[in-house]
Amino acid sequence: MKILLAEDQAMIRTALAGLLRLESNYTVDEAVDGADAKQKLQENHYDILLTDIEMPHISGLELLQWAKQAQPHLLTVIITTFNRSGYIKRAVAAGVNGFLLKDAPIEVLVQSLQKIQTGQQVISNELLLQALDDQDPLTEKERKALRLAGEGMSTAAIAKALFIAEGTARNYLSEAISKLHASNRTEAARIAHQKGWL
Amino acid sequence: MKILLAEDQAMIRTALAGLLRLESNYTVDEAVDGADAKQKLQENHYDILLTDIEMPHISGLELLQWAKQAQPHLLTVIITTFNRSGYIKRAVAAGVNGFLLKDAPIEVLVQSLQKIQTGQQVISNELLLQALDDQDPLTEKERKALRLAGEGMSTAAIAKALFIAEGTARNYLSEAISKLHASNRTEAARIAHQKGWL
DNA sequence: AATTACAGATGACAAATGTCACTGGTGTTA
DNA sequence: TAACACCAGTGACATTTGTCATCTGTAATT
Repeated sequence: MKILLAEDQAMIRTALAGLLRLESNYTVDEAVDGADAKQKLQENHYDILLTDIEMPHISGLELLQWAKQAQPHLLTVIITTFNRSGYIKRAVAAGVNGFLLKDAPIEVLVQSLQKIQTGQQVISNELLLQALDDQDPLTEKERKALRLAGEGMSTAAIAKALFIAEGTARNYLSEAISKLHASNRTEAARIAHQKGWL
Repeated sequence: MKILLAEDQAMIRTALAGLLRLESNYTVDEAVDGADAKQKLQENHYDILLTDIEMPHISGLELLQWAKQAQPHLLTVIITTFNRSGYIKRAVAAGVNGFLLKDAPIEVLVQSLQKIQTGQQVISNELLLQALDDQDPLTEKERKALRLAGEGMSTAAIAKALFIAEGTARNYLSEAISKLHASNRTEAARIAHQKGWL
């Protein structure tokens, strides 16, 4: 059984890989980011892809989406620090087999990998609960405007980028602020990002 | 030789501890956050404290400051994801013996621990370089105002909290924005936080 | 003693931001 | 087919935010 572990922080990657090799009889290869993982997946055969979400070049979610359509039989598991309901929805939509938080001991990871190999889908309960009550209330336009605002762009710049009047851009942001119970555009962007909606 | 490892993310903590036990002959105890670490330090004798920075309850920096004055002979090492120059300055000021990034393989950690035990101070070169040219330009008042602004407080609320006029609060923020080459208070807060100045 | 430098503090003013009422379009429901 | 609930889009208006000139006190430099 061959696992590919994609994680950008070297200390965490080497520690996880080292311990996985000891506590199981998987062969574990390491990828330093999403792009590296993609390349290794194309060059070799793996049974399981174990990936972080926030990585440089290609994010874990993008990697997952690509991998699932390129190699449908590959089992995919996300391990992440971020329990953002938006992430889990996108991952499930892409057909992920497991979604675990780093906030669990390594034994849980090993157990979960075994369950996943029997065909079960293993998703952290905390995450499932969160995903339930947290519905993204933003429209597509509001989301786009908010994303740009979160990057520090001015109303004028946002309006230009989205081909709308300044008033419209301000209105989208106002709606987003209201829907997210924020008190300004930046707080709204922070909340939405934290939920994984941007 | 006894090590106390303080790290809040269970998977990373157990992985690091497990591998440290294997790759060295240290005895490794685990603490789930700063408060837990403080308690364990008071109850047992340790030779080395290995701690993350961003943890709930008590941050690694606070823990470090407390530990260094309570137990001067304790060797202290910070391992963190965040290469923020502000952090390293405070840690060095508190007399830290080592400051390493998680962005390095586990072997480096083990080697560094050995060097530290011989009395050397081991600090990641990248970090030292960064810390040189990045001077915190903010005054105490500006920092306070910016911190509150970063939490989403309005000018009026900030003025009230700091016992100054609204105009003054706005002025501090304006100064901070200018000094940090930001274009609004939130961007300024983000930059300052990212540097470890808040 | 005069000069300089700089943090603290303030209010006037200009610019950016947020809110609101309104129009038009589309799809759903009674 | 009304009535309704939306989302997209707009401009007028009020509020908030950012900038600037200015004054005060203190500490370092000449």
